Amino acid sequence: MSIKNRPNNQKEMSFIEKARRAQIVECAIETIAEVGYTQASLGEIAKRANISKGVISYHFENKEELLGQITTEYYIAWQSYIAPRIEAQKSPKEMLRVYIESNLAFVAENRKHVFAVIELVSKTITANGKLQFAAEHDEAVFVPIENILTQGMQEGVFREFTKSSARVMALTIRNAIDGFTMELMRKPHVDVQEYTRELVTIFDISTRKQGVALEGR
Amino acid sequence: MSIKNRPNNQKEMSFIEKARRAQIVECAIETIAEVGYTQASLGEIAKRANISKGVISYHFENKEELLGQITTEYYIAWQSYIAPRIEAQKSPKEMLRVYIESNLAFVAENRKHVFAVIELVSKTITANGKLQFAAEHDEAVFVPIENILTQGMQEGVFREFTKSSARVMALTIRNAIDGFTMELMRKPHVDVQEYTRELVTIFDISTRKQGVALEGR
Amino acid sequence: MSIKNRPNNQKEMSFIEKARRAQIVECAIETIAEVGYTQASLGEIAKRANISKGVISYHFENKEELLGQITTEYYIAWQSYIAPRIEAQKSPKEMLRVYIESNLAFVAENRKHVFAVIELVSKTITANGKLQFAAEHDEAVFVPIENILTQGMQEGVFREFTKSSARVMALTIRNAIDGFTMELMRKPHVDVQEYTRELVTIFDISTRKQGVALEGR
Amino acid sequence: MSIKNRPNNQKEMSFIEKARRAQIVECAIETIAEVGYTQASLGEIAKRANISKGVISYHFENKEELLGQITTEYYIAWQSYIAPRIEAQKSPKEMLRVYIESNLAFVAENRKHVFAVIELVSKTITANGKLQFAAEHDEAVFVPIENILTQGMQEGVFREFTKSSARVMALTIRNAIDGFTMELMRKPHVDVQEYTRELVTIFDISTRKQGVALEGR
DNA sequence: TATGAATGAGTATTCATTCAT
DNA sequence: TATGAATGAATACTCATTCAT
Repeated sequence: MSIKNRPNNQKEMSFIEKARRAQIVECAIETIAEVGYTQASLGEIAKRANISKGVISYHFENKEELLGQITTEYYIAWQSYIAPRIEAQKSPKEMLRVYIESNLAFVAENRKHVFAVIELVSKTITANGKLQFAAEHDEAVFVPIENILTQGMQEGVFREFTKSSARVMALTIRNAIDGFTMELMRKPHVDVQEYTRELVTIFDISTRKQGVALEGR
Repeated sequence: MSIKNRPNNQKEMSFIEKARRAQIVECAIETIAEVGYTQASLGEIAKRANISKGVISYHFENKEELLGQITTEYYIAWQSYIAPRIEAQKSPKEMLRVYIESNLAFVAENRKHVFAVIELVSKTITANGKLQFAAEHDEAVFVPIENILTQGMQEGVFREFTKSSARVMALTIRNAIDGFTMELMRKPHVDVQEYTRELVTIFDISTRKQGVALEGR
Repeated sequence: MSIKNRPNNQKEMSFIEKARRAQIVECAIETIAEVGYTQASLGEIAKRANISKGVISYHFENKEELLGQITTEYYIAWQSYIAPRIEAQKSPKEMLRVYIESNLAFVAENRKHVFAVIELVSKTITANGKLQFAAEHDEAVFVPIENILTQGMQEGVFREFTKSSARVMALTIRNAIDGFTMELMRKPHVDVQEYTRELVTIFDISTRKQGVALEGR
Repeated sequence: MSIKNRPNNQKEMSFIEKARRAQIVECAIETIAEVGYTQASLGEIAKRANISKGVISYHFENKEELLGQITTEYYIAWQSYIAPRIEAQKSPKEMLRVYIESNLAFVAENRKHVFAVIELVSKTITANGKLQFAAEHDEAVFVPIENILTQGMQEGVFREFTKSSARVMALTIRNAIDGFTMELMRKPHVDVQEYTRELVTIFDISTRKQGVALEGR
């Protein structure tokens, strides 16, 4: 029976099968990261993996499933990396710092994967001809920041945010992080530590309650 | 003789020729904005322009030239819009505010064009198989902000920035602006005025010299 | 503008366009007749037409449209051939004779086309995985015979038919005609005239009102 | 050693081996009957049989052998069913009646198998690119009817048939039977008994010696 | 200038077949 | 015996580009 038709493919998937899929996904990531989404044909991916095109079709229902796997794995890895680090913090201020720090660290440690996902997401936007953002994932990404902002505001350490100004702040933080990825692509040797420090500073300052902030100095 | 083979096509280009190219470029922008880069084939563009595919090939060396034109025109329009508004300001603080305000206004007024360029840039990144950002343009974009930051620092109204921390700040501002475009795509009815106000606040606070800032309040 | 997207392609189709389509359809018919439906790939058809595969895609939306054209043209040609010949007859007996005669003549004169359609219809049966006969066409084919039978019965020259026995007779006549096509494929030099005479005899006898029939002898 | 390479595989075939092949053939029949020849890939057949694709390749030289088995088994089953029933009759008239009756009964009782064979035959016609009917089988099919007709003619109960008019009659009877199968596919609930009665009537009338026939009434 | 027509390389996908385990 | 894995040829279709008119 073909893998594709298995009812419960998650559980029935053999070790070898998982490994093969993982290898192909890995190769797809590298291919996209190196030649871009548009050039990343199944043929190109297969060539780089030193396998025949058919192998990919054997292990994945279609191209969409393969690419979907990249995104899914990314979000899982990202969440597993970020969440515990934030939860280990006590104050919102620290949480925000760690959010930024761990995101940049994650990006720096998974450059290719992150870049591949950025490519994928940017193409998915208009996949079927109509603007259709990967809304679930996308919006899920903002939740942790918005939570941190809300909490910090309630505890009185952050300045006041309305619902929509909180969203702008959340978006701006996310954009800063995603933008860092692009900068990393342009300049692979950028000083990650310093970039991190600067971002932390920027958003520490701009979220801080003004009076309190001064006292802290 | 085809236009393509003319030695000096820039200068010899007739009025009609220019108009035709402009029309095609306009159509290409709309097509990309509506159906996305991947679906924006020459055939699709031609269909929307009610012309034959051959016409595009006649007026443009190849697809790359057509798409390049979109980007080029965009930067020119952007610069013509932004530059005078900034230059009309006296203080760096005002310049930064106006930079953000005029950028968001420009984006809001030229949604399709801006979105098309974003689509293009994201695809151009790996056009030839190697990462190749539209470096000239891209870097040029940061110059005005970096100039503002430097000036503000020298005048003592902004906090201290090293060369690299100034770049991080410049990037973060740009990313916030580009991110606004994406938000505008996701939620076309977002309150532009409010978003603008929030961004101005965020970057006003985070660039401000701490002591001075308080006095200003 | 591509032909495919024209709203009213029937009318706007140029002479050259029509000719090209006709040529391709002709070639497709020959290909199917010679190598069978399964082997009749677009590539094979193109090869026999001495054109590139792309030409077919240019003139036809997809393979389905091309093959559909074969069937459609066939039914039109068939009807144009059969109908006037039947209508020229006065008695149902003559109409039945002419129906058989003209069908066999039509088949003999359009062997390839008829065989191609038989191939196509037999494949269409299970096109989407479920039994789905080309019902409209198929059922339409029985109508003229059923009409003749009914008329002959009402005039008292044919024996009595219930609704379902009339259908069986109609089907049997059609099957005899389609079976002749197969025989023609197996034995291209079969004596058409004789075959026709025999079929006419068989169905003349088997529809005839028994008493009346004898008088006629 | 693979079965395929065994010199005398017919005789050496074990019981288990036979059973396995039978099971696969059975499954192939159902698959073809349900999804049609074109969709009946080895993968599909294997899936329905709950075995791996490789098993089929292990037990059958290639797809052709598997499909050939379907046809062969069909003819054997058909012959075993029809022959004794005809032989049990005394008069040609009865033999003809029983031939039609038993054929329709056989079809009705083995719908899937019969339909699968029809699908196969229609595709096999042009299997290698050239028209190649399953001639042996096919021609063998006409023999019993031709024998009946000859006998009936010699006994003076059937009208006169030349060699070729006998063939037309034989073909027409076969076509009527095969056509019934198609009707059964289109309308599974068709009244088999009634259809049978009608066909018997039609061919009783059309073979009958005219004078004799009347007397019989 | 503009067009319709044609091209051919490239895309994802399917599938019969092979083979090591 | 049976299997999962792999292969590579074949298929329909897309599209940037060329070219004669």
